[in-house]
Amino acid sequence: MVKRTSFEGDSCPIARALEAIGDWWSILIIREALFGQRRFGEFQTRLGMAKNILAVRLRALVDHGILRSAPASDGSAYQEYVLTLKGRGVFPILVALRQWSEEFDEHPEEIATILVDREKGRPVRKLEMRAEDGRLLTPADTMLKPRPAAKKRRASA
Amino acid sequence: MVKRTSFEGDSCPIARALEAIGDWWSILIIREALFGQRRFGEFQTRLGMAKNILAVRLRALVDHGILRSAPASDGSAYQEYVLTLKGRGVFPILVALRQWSEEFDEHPEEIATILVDREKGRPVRKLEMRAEDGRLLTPADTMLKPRPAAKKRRASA
DNA sequence: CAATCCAGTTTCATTATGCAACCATTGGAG
DNA sequence: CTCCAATGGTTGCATAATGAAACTGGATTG
Repeated sequence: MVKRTSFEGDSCPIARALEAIGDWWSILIIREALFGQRRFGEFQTRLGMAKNILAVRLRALVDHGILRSAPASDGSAYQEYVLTLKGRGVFPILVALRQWSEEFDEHPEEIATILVDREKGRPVRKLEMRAEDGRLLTPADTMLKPRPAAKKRRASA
Repeated sequence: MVKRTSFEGDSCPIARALEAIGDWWSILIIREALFGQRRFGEFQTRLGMAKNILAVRLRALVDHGILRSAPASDGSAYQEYVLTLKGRGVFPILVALRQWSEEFDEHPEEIATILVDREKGRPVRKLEMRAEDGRLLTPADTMLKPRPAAKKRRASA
């Protein structure tokens, strides 16, 4: 087959994430949803995307458990799309993308918004990666290990 | 035109990041590069992707300043592709994607690797978002603010 | 200097994307 | 209740992107 390659069975968690949200529009749809949009028309006008594509994407996101389609909320008999826990879990990915642009974009002056701490109104710090014991880690301080086979009924001793 | 829509002029930093690395393969190429791969053939066999599209992606990544093509390193007259600072800056995005899969994937047992602290061999903590003063922030603790106009020659007073 | 490897490019078939037109319900106005 | 607009899609068609495989041309090996 010549279908676009899928990473569904891939053992790499990054590839698996991309399988679900790695296309052009999904992340932006999730961004809008995190901003409170829930209706088909809201997504469509705010993102300026074709309605057929939006329909396909929304279905895929629902299938992946990222959105859930719920029956109305403002009384009307229409549907709406709300984020699941899994969908809200995308937030750190959005922050990482945002911070990457803020740090490396060639024209940062074109970036319209900054993410701030609501309480103080001050910019948030860069995402931090820490060890179990709280040590701040750089990429070089990390490595990949094969996942332990796990899933024993009881402790092995 | 009916070209795939571009987010190049978009003011959203997330859209701008997607413009550079938002396609199916780029992130995986960067993942391999972070793992030390540098040669065309290495990327091609490790990712199992078609050579023509690898060629296109590598060019795009170079154009975006994420990879740089450098002349050899092992003596041979071939080229190689090495990450720039901007490219290495993608690391947190990969961690965020990985952690999202680890937390929400339907079949986490299929994930082959875990990211550990090299020193202790223990899993790294979830990425943390903190305020300037160090307070740990949840998504609800944050908001977007318009970017201040910035770029004054001197302090405004 | 022939055989092979490396790093692509070309060709062609298939798929995805995007625009525009169309259609079925829903919601309101009268 | 009737008509009309808005909502939330679907369908058709043209164009662009993707992928497999064959091809190319310089490097390297023997």
